[in-house]
Amino acid sequence: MEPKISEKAWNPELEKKILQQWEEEKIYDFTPQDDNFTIDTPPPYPSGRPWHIGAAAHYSQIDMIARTARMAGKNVYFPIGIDRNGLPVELYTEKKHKIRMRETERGEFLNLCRDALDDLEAEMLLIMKSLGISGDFANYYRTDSKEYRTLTQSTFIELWKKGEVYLANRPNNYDWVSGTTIADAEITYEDLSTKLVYMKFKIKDTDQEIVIASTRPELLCACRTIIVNPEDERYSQYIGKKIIVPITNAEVELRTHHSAQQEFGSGAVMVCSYGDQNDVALFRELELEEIVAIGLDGRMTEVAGEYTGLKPKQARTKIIEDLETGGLLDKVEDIVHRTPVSERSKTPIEIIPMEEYYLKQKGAVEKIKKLGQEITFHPPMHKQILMNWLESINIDWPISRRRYYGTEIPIWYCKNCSEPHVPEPGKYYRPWEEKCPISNCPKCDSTEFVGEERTFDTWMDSSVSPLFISKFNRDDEFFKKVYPVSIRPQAKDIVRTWLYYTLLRCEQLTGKKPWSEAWIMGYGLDEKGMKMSKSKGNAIDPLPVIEKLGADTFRFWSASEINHGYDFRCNEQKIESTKKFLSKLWNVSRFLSSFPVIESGKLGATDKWILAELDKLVKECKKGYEEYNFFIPAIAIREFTWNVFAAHYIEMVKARAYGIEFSDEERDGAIFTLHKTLSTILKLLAPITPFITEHLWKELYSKDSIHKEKQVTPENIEDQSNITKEISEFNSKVWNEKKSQNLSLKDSIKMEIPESLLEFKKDLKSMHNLLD
RNA sequence: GGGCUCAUAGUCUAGCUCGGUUAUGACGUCGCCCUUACACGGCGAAGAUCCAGUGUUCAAAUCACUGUGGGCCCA
Repeated sequence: MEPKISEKAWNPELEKKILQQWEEEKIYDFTPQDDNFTIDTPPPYPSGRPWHIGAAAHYSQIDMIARTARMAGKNVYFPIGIDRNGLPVELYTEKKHKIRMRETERGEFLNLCRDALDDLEAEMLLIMKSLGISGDFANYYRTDSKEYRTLTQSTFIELWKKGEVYLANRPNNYDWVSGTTIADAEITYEDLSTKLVYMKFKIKDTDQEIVIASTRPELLCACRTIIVNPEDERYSQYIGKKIIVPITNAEVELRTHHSAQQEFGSGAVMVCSYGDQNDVALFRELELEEIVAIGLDGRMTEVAGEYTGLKPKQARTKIIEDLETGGLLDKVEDIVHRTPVSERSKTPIEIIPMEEYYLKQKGAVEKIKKLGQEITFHPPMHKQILMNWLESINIDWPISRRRYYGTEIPIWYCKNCSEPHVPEPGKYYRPWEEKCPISNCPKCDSTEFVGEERTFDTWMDSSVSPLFISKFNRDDEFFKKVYPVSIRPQAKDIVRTWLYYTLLRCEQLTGKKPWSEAWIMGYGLDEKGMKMSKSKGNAIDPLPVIEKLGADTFRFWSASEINHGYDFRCNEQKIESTKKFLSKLWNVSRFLSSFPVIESGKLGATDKWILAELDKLVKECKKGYEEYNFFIPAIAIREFTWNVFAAHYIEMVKARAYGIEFSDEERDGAIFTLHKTLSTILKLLAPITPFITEHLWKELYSKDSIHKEKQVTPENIEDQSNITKEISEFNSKVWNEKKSQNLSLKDSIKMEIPESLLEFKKDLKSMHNLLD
């Protein structure tokens, strides 16, 4: 009998044809019904090649969620978005065109960014499609579109009107060379040599003194407290005492804090506003009032007394001299210090307070905790990340950024009285280039306005994704059907940002939770277990891998290697070896394609046994799919298909299926069971490897797509796994015996069949050519 | 400094919730074999003091405590 499938292996080239078919047949189209399964898909940021292999794995798995839900009979809405706001594209554009953002006309710069994004986006969509993502590509959205930015601005305006937004000063990173604030993401650390200055501080009303070491003596005038480690016995007698700061003669209190390291310097630390990020944290935690020692011009302010107007470095030199003259200097050491520097100018950053907009969040913490409790996390352990974060929130959310490529903050200020004016929601505003929508200031009647130039933190945009996809404020009927959406899949490292901010914003705007389930994935690590990143240079580009091996191989690797929720290592060789399983599946199918598909047959003991094992597999897969943990079905299916079905069952019934020395009825029992088992395997595997299962399904079982099928449900057949063990032990015994006698596998041999396997005697005899 | 998390053969991984098996499977390695689905295959072999220590127990990879090392997040 010639097999219907003739090729000896799965050819990944077929994936392209299948993709085309799916597109033509529109099998993943969505029409809203009363009950929908909506995925709050993370919009990827098109950051250019190489794309992150961990991200490719992540999106493959999100697609498995969609396919699992579809096969469970749900009406799946799987929107696709592209995140296009923020810093990366600005840096990319500056590099690409060798320009500086602030030295380029804003409109022109934005156009360059947009063009860059368009190119990167096209490539990204192509990769996503070729991965087999069954999303709604025809209606993909962009976070920098007019509609999206209108939503971001409208939600801001609503919150502004509710009094949830305010202006405040907070410390910011400042780069003197490029003259701008910079984001934490733009800071790198370099080991720079500097002087560690040991200064003498007097204890008030005594003649005792303590020595304090600092690399920033010029900030003495901004010193607010001295800290020592609570376990440091050298200072225990001084706790709570007043200390006189040298030069300024200000009085500060000595207190304990665990962040003071006994081994560094003298063990006592002066806390100034702001030497480094640690100072910022301490000021916040100890609720100290800041002293601004360095101004926006990069020079010492008037609080520095005689050092006013000097640059910090000059002030440092002079102050060391003065300390020495005054006998207040103990010693100076040359040290190497890990210093935060601007990624681009390579100069040390300063931390200075600047005025920014804040969104209130401290008061919402309890409500968000409650919402968090109502949401099911997959895996449950990652709920803790959110809860820990909520515990540690102690400031409101700074939402303004001094950047260009983002959603503009919709505010105009009266030129005369500075009163801010926020326009009506529902439109997209660009205050930096547009006229104020009102003609007269309601407060002072002036007719001149200045537009706000700042943009929002990009999380202001991303945090309303569930509202955008459910057409909040755009289509009430649609919104009612779709919101709250069903599931938020996302990576572990942005629970504190994306997940939390979404909860906060959606609660503030709708009073409801945005989704009922959150699905959290770990990150992709390199072969040595380090997080992959472009800057480390250890990122693997998924595209060549997918092109070479096919999306299904990649997807099966992702499912079988990534235990859900845990970090995973990426190894090209491992991905490649996954292909073997698809080959196995292909060849099993090829073998079965020589037999007709029949509806029934007389089942023998062997057939009943494999169907019991198959039912066990269905149960196991169901368990995994219900948790959206694809590791469970992937491992179970591979194990069953390869080591039970192919290795033992097929070998046992081969002769029977060919009808050699068996009745037609017995033969049909085998053929029926073979097909029933394979078709079940294909359906179970369809969410994980949609291409090969689609191809084999159509070759063997149906003209219609496997992705329109309902998932198989367990029949609760009694477990027979003890028999599996005995069969495989017996088969091994025969194979070993033949080997030791130097016999070929087809040679006959005399072996005793154990009593427990007598039911299988006829099949075993024909399999091994056993003599009576 | 705080938090989360992990630790099982050269590599990856199951088992740990609820203690008792010869510690699972895969990749890789080695040996034999073209047996009419598959050499991208089959069969077999070697390879692990289950991170360390202490405790509980008749019995610990599994439970408890302490420590060490890695990773990530936050500061």
